[in-house]
Amino acid sequence: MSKRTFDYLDIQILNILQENGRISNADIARKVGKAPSAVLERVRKLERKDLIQGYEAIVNHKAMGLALTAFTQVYTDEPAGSFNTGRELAKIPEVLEVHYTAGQAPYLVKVRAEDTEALQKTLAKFGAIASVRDTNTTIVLTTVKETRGFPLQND
Amino acid sequence: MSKRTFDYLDIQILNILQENGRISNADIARKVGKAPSAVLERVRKLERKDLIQGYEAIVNHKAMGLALTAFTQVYTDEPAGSFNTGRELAKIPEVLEVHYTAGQAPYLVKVRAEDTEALQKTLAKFGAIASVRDTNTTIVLTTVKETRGFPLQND
DNA sequence: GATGAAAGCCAGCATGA
DNA sequence: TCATGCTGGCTTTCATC
Repeated sequence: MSKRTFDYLDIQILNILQENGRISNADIARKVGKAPSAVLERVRKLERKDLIQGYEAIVNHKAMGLALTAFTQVYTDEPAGSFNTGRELAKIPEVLEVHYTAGQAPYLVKVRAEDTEALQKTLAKFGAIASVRDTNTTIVLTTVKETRGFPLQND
Repeated sequence: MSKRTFDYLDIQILNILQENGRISNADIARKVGKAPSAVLERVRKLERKDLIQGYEAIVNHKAMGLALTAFTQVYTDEPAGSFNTGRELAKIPEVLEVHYTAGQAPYLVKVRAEDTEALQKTLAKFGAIASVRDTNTTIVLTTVKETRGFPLQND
């Protein structure tokens, strides 16, 4: 199974949009050497097939007063295979990521807050979830790299 | 110190662009009830002040064959305060994030790979960095939430 | 800072290959 | 799946407030 549903042109377009999500369709067309209408059709198809899940501005969180990043391991009383705790954690806006892992702690959570005081309040929200047994937080001192993108290749 | 360099209108614009990075300037103007030219000036200024650091398409990495996410703790022989190891780690394309932390392991690294075999190759690259003493990897089974954005408020 | 007018440019669609 | 041509709407600049 699993026939490739995308070709080299798609990968080119994805890489361009991954680097600059606000580039005009006409500019993409110039870069890949195709007519704008053809490129637009590709982009729409990539969106429809959910290969492109959206576009977002990268906001400088430090400048916005969100200086603190932390990773919290969350231990639960939940039976394996249930993600209820994860869904509850995901509802908290300061929680950027929730991963269910194969490690010691079932959940690894990425949190962003104003300062340690705000972080404390967020961790209190974790504790308010009934199935949460314990948490273990690692504070980030410096972030060296933080991307979402990955230079895609044609295999 | 620290006079606010942005107002409520800026926060509105940032939230809109954080949610939909490809919305047209005219649509932002309609949403905030201002003239397009005024909004464009704001956006340009936010970009110049580096409050907006860029725009990116959110690519479905699973559909692109990058099914595996992992978090690796990296132990080093490096003196505290030096980020050379972090910079080396950041150069590896499969490494999405590098955080220097206050935890037991100096670095926490987020990795994305095709499969366990590809992950192994990436971890081998970590080992090739002279100052890396040891690594400890946690495999992600399911990602419940993965955002970058944060609903900004007017304090 | 914000506005409105004006020029050029782009998105989006229809059509044809 | 791509290219061409078209139209309405958009982006962007600038004089003005």
